[in-house]
Formats: sequence, C-alpha cells, structure tokens
Amino acid sequence: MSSNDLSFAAFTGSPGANLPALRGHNAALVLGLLRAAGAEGLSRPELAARTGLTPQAVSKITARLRAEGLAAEAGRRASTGGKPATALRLVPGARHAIGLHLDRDELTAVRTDLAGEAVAVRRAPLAFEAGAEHLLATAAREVTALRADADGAPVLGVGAACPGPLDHTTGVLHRVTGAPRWDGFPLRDALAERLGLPVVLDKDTNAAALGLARDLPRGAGSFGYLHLGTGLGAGLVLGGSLYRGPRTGAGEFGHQTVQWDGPRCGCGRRGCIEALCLAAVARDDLPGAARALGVGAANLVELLDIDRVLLGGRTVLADPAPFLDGVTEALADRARTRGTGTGAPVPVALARGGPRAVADGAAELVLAPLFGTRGGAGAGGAA
Amino acid sequence: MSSNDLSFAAFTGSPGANLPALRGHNAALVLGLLRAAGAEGLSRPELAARTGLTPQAVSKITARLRAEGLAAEAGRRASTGGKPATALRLVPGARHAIGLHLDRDELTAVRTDLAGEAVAVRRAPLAFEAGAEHLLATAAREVTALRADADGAPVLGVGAACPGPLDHTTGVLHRVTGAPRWDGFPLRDALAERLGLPVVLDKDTNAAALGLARDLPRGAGSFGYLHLGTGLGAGLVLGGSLYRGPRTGAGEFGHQTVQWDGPRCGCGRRGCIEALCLAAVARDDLPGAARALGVGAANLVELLDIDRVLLGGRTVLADPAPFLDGVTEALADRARTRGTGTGAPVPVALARGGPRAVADGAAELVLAPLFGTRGGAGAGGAA
DNA sequence: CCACTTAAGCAACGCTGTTGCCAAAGTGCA
DNA sequence: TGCACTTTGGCAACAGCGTTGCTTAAGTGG
Repeated sequence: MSSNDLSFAAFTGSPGANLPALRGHNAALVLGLLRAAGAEGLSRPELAARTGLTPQAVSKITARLRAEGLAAEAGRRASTGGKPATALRLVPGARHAIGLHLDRDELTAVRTDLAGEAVAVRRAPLAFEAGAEHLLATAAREVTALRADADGAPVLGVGAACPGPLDHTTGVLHRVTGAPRWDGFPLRDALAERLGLPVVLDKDTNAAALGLARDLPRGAGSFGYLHLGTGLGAGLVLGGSLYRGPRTGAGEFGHQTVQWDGPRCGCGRRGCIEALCLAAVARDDLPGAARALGVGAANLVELLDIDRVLLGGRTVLADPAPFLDGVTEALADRARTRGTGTGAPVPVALARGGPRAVADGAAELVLAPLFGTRGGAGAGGAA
Repeated sequence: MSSNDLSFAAFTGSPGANLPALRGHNAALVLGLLRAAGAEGLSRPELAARTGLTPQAVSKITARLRAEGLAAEAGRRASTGGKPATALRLVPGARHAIGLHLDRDELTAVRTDLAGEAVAVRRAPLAFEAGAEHLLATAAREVTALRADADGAPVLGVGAACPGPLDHTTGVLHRVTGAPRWDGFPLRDALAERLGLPVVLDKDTNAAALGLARDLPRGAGSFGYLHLGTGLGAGLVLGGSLYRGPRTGAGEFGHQTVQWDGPRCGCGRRGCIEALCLAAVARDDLPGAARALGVGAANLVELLDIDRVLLGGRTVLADPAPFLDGVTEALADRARTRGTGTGAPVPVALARGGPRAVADGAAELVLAPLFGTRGGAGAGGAA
C-alpha cells in the first residue's frame, strides 16, 4: 500500500533467504549500530569489526544508506597511527514515526525521529468504552495534527498500543476488560484505513518494553518491564528481542499465584499477585504492594535468568521510591539465598520515559523493523 | 578443531551475513524441513512453497545436499495433472551424533542418526561426586564403545547434559548441588580433549527440552518441560527455540514462590514450589505434589503464553497418572477462570523418550545446528 | 492423439559480499 | 625536513548466491 521504499523487512515472512533479504539484513544491522552509537557515530572500520563484514562491504552498505539520506558523515576520528577515520552517524530526521498510546481515559500521541526521540507530543482525553467511532475520530485528529508539523520527512507509520488482550499478528482486540463490545474488533485495520498509514498494534506493556529495549546491545540482554497501573502486567525482552508469545499473551504477570491459600482474586483464583498488590495499594500500604511485586519479580528473574527489572505504570510513577526499594530488597534477598551466577543481585530501575513510556514504545513498533530488531520471536504459525 | 566439513553454522557469531552464511541458512532450512517430513519426504515444489524460494533454487540446494549424501530421492508422488514430483528425504544414517546424560548416579549414552533416533544405547553406573577422572574415564569408555559399532558414518560430535547450574557458552560447571568440588571445572573442554570430538554442554532440562522441540513446526510453538527428579527444574522452548537465558540460568522453575508464607525451603526462602512438591512426594501424597506442580505450570503458561506442558523426570515416570491428572486439572481451572485466547486449556502430556529423554536431547545439541534450529536465543554477549 | 499441466534442469543474468590494488592522509623516528 | 610505516577508503575484477527465461521430460484428460 504505502510508498515505503525501504524494503528492510529482512527475513520476514517466509524463512528462505535470498539476496534482497541478505542486503536488507546487513543494511538494517548497520543502521541499528549507527542508531545505538548516537551522535558520535561509528567509523567504517568499527562497523566492520562489529558486524564481521569486510571494510569494503561496509563502505558499499554505508554508501547506499547515505544515498537514501539515512546516514551521513560526521567529522573525523583521531588518528590511531594512520589516516583518521570518518565517523558515520544516523540522520535522525530523515524519517518519522508516530506512536499512539490508547489508554482507558487518555490518548497520548508522539511523533518521533528515527532515533526514537519524541519531537512532538499531544494528549487528549479519551473514553475507550465509548466505542469505535469516538476512538477513531480522536486518533485521526491527533495524528493529523502531529503530521502537520512534520518538516517534510516521511512518516513511516503508526504504532498503536492499548491494554490487552489482543492479537498483535492480526491486529484484532479481544475482551478488553470493562469494554466487552470491543471483542473481535479489527482495530489495526480500522486505524490504518482512517489514518491512511500502515499501523502496528500491540499491548501497552509490550510497546513499552520494546521501547526500553533500545538501550540494550544488539541481540543480547534481557529484562522484565513491570507495569502497575489499573492492573498489573509485564513486558518481556529476552535475548534482546520482545517476547510476545504465540497469541500475544506473554507477560500476563498479574495473575500468577504467589500465595495459593491467599485471598480470592477477581479472576476467580486465589493469591494472584495483582490482587495482593492492588489491595495493598488501596489501603495505602505501598511497601506491602512492593513486597508482593518483589516476590513476582524474583520468580520472573529466577525462571528466565533476566538481567534487569524495570518498573513503570501510573501507580509506580506516582510514588516510585517504595516500589524501587521493595523490589530491590526482594531481589537482593533472592541473590543472598540462591546466588545463581555471580551472586550479584539483579538491578532494579525506573523505566525511562515516565508517563510517555508506552507512547514512545508504540512508535518503536514502527521503527524496530528498520533496524533489524526482532520484535517478537514466536509469532506462532498455523499448521 | 574437528573436521566438520558441514559449515552450516549459519549466522553464528558475528551478525553480518554474507553469501556462505546465506547458503548455509537455506541449506539448513531445507534439511530441517526434510527431517521433519520423515520417511515420506517432501517434493521440490513443496520445499519451494514452504521456504519461499524459487523451485530452481530448491533444485540447486537439494542437488548439493544429495552430493553430500545428506538427502536422497525417495520415489514419486502421485501426479496432480502433470509430471509427478520426485520426493526427497533425509538420509538418516549419513551422520551420527552422541548424547551423554551424566546424572548423579548413572550415565546414559546414546548414538543417534541424523533424524535424532537412537540407534545404540548404553548405560553405566556413575558417581558424579567421585571427581573428574572417574567421570571422564567412564564417559570415554562408553563413547568409544558406541563409536565402535558405527557403520562408518561420521560422528559429528558429543552432546553432554548434566544437572546445573553451568554455563552453556563456556562449558564450565558451577556449584553442582552436593558436589562443590566441581565448581569452575571446564567439563566441556575436558571431555572434548579426552574424546577427541567436539562437545556441547548443557543442563539436563535444557537438553531434554531441545530434544522434545523436534516435534514442533519450524520456528513456532512453545512449551515448558517440567522435570521432577531429585530436584525440580524446567526447560523452556519459546517460539520454536530453546531459551537458555544469558547465563544458562533460565528454567529455574523449582524455587518460584507459590506460597509466600509457606514452609521454609532448603534455599532459605519460603514457599518454593520444589519444597512443597518434594515434601508431598516424601509423604507419598502424589496428588498433592501434582497440585503444587500445577500451580507452577499455570503461572508459567500465564506468563509465557505457552502452548503445551510436558512432564518428565524420575519421580513423574515412576507413576505418571497422578501428575498428569493434577497438572491437567490446574490448567483446566486456569482456563475456566481466565479463558485467555480460545479458552481451551493448555494440553499436558508425558514427555516423549521416558528415561532416555535427556540423553536423546543431548544428542540433539549436536544435531540442531545442522538444521538451523536455533538452540538458544540470547547467548548474551559482552560489551 | 493432441492439448495442457506440472516437474526439473541448463544457461544467462543481476546482485551480493570479497579480494586485490592503489591513492589519500595521517603518525613517528632519524 | 624527510622518509618509512600505518590506517583509511574507493575502484575494479571476481566468485557465488538465488532468479529468470527457456527447454525437455513425463504425466493427465478430452
């Protein structure tokens, strides 16, 4: 449909690889390294060393990227005994992406550059339960406003994030809690038609985790993003890429049992971490809520050998300290008693982006394919 | 080191892809499809459809595979209105692999063909705590015996599986429970030198899970393999490939908290699922043990959106029915209360292979790279 | 018997990264 | 100041990948 001449969607779809796929893979790889390097950029020899490609291949690839306007030269490096190298950097403004966070009561829309930095932000009230027309109209209005300011740089597409459950691959909503009429609604296609742009849909927690994964080295590193808002969910980044599970159902962190003879949860079972956590929040016992969260975080770290735990969501952002302390303590306790690996406890931090983490991450749904960041091992096929 | 002329380790190491990597990728892909197709094989047009490659490319690739002796023609298909297609199949006997299960009190060694089917099995008593020389000597004796019977087909290497924790990437053991002297021992390299073959080392649960992953369609499908023996561990297959975590620490299923005010576990914390489960086994309350296992399985399914749960390990194999029933019931209960996705409960089954599951899987550690089966997203890099 | 369909290989081709070579542009020692 | 050395990076020729175009083989069906 849309005029996206960047055919970088390497190794997508069918598993067989041909020359265009090879080219796209390497181009995305180089572009991803340039993005991670930031304004200082990377020299051709450095790119060659990191990719394993020959310097000559890197020269050809970067020449193509420069011709497309995606990369540019950025000064010279100090000499190391020979001709000084030319640094190459990403041209962030060459393309833009739009991220939409469709929350229950508010829409947040951002326009970001290629680096993923937000260059424009808009907010609007939203009543998710009010139905499709209201949502589509609001989204269209905000996206149009964001596009009006763009300085000619093409907008690649729109990433949309909303509370789950939903199916990322088809872009269809399932039973959104508190809004049963949305069940089965093809939100992705509806948005794409209304906005006239390609749309990618995902859960809010997944989008946020994908955005946070920008800080990781390529293809490595893992973390769990725990999101405590009106509910409790998680986004999992394993081996450098977002793990969605076959039905976009991964990250249902809130209904794990941590006290099997505990109080009954809304879901019908007992001792769910979400019930324990939210009950503590309701009685203003934030350390208690953090303890419950910490038990779940420890289970997560233990099961998936995760490097890092990041916290976010409205409830956490309103008063981060007790949550950070409580979860840190739970993981330190785990490190003391078990001491797997180095014995150093897994670090806990507040997720970058604050209240904009989900919207920023939603834009990343569009950008990630350009940089070869696999946003989802396990799409789960038929047959 | 060893003369492995099959350079199919495509896209290994450095992320940059070149023509040999492309070729290796496609060759492994085709070989993997042929393996999955079994004795009936697959025709060239079918391979083309499944890979997305052109029929001509498939012809070239399969011609190379036939020249190497890895594939062969296998009769004709019925005509569909034109020239009948020729079926191609894997030649299972073209190469062999050896799998070693180094358990605390017993060694199981298998020699398998390319299809992963065991063609020879040996067992020997083993005292893991007796130290390196005893272990290496026993392993060398059994491997030599297995190789003696091989009918000239090259043995690609040895996969070795033992109780964790250990580091798959370096092949070094950590603190094996009950045998502290093993801490830091480079078992993989010691075995490789003694046996004169390439060796891959992994946790027993990971090996078993990798072996079981053979039954999945390529690149899709996920399951958790729960192994209840002297301890309780798990192997995770996500998106069709084994997930080890950055430090080979994933799958530490036993020390997840499911009753945070429960009885104290050997690890120092409270309410670990392993403690609850083994205590129930000790008092011959298998349904109780199964219930504890079921709670953990439900947490796992919920968190990772897993397709299937497989059970194994000595304790389960000794009397499978109560465990299958208990875990099935726990997952059915979860499906009733939550009903994520289709609402159908996640199926539970006994892991294929029985007492040989780990040894068979260990051989798969050697075979998997030939077929492009990614045995471990997230090897975790430095920097 | 002949038109049609499907399978599979040969030959030419475009394009990938690679290799060999050389000019450019620095450093560092005499 | 000058010369040897190192490093960068482009040009040109090349090997090898899957692709395209065409031909032959081998069936089905009216």
